[in-house]
Amino acid sequence: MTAERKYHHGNLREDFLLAARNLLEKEGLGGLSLRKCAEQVGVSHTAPKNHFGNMAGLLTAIVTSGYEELAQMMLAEVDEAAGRRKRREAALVGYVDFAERNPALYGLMFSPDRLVNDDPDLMAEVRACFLILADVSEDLGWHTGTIEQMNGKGQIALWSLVHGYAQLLTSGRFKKDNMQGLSILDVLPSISDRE
Amino acid sequence: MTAERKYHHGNLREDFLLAARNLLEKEGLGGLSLRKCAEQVGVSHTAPKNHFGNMAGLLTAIVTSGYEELAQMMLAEVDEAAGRRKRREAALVGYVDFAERNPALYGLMFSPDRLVNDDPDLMAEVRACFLILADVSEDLGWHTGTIEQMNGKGQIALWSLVHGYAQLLTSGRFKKDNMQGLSILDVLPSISDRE
DNA sequence: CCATTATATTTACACTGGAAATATTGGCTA
DNA sequence: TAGCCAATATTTCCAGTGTAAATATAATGG
Repeated sequence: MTAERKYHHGNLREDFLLAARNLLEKEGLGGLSLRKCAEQVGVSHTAPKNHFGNMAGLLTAIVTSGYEELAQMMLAEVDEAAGRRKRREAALVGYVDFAERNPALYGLMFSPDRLVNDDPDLMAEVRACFLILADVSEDLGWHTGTIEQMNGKGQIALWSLVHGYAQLLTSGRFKKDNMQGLSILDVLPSISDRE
Repeated sequence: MTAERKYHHGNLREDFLLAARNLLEKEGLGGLSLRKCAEQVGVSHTAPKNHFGNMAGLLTAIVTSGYEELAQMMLAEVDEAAGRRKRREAALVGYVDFAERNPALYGLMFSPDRLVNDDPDLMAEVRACFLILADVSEDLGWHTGTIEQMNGKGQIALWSLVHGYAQLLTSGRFKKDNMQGLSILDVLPSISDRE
């Protein structure tokens, strides 16, 4: 029941993206290559050129889908939480969850070296994530600024805190052994409830 | 007055590290290669094997020197500041300064994919940075925990905030145009002074 | 049905990190 | 001082990488 190999793959872009993401998470960014993905999908190693242009284009597409998924995971948690404040805090749990489930991808999402940073789709998805976080910061009562320009102090502070926490966790700078039972919500009030 | 090319370089490890760091910051992580560094230093491309083992070893050495320098920059700012709280806050300014001056290196410092994470020297330098931040968090009055295990809530929160701010800034997620006149110190109290 | 366009392949190339064998040197010991 | 040994560096070779150019195949729309 193996799919017959036709000259035209038919769904190469999506399949290639999927294979690339799997390989990225399994072998890390260094282990990801166009040729490996191509072989796995059953296609020549230059086939992805039509869909992604080059390696940076592929990585940008992966990352874009990452931001999309990150937004979904934040909103998913929100939908299941009751109460205004609880719901907002839940978004942060979704954020960290995403990073923990996709550590390599999450790192790549903040590696402008490898990406086409002015890609419109990418910029749109980044913005979508920021807007969700802006909502959260507002509901937390943190000082806010101009959302449009992404320069509100409270928003900047919140994204900084959550991103820093997520990356320090997934990059091994925080030892998981010492963090058991601790979540982003535990570290959040430790700032605001200062004495 | 060009240095004569002897069979034994004499100071290869340090010179190679320097060349690698320059290349890293100039062309990004993707543009860094053993061969380019070797040529620049005037040595065969396999010479670094004796000193670093492999690419991961080189990157680890670079990153280790990075953490060392990061600690220095935090302490340098501290020495020039008057007053206990001011001095502590100054460390944070030094932290962000380092990231802004070495964006590619700073990113690499949190990319475990590429590093030998159990390298003793690396672990020691990371720990040194954490201890400085732990001092700051204590002086800020944030809740602290066991420093030894790196699991204090206040310390985790502070490092998360500063790292997140630094990386979002240097990775282009915050637009510098919108951040003029804003510093880590402006975003810090926006959390603690919540209403 | 045909021509255009999108999609995929083949081939070739420059570049990469690493392994293995060899060469040179500096330093230690006898 | 003579000679050996370990450290350091070179040469050669290889598998693997991304990308460009020319070519082949198929799908689509007139």
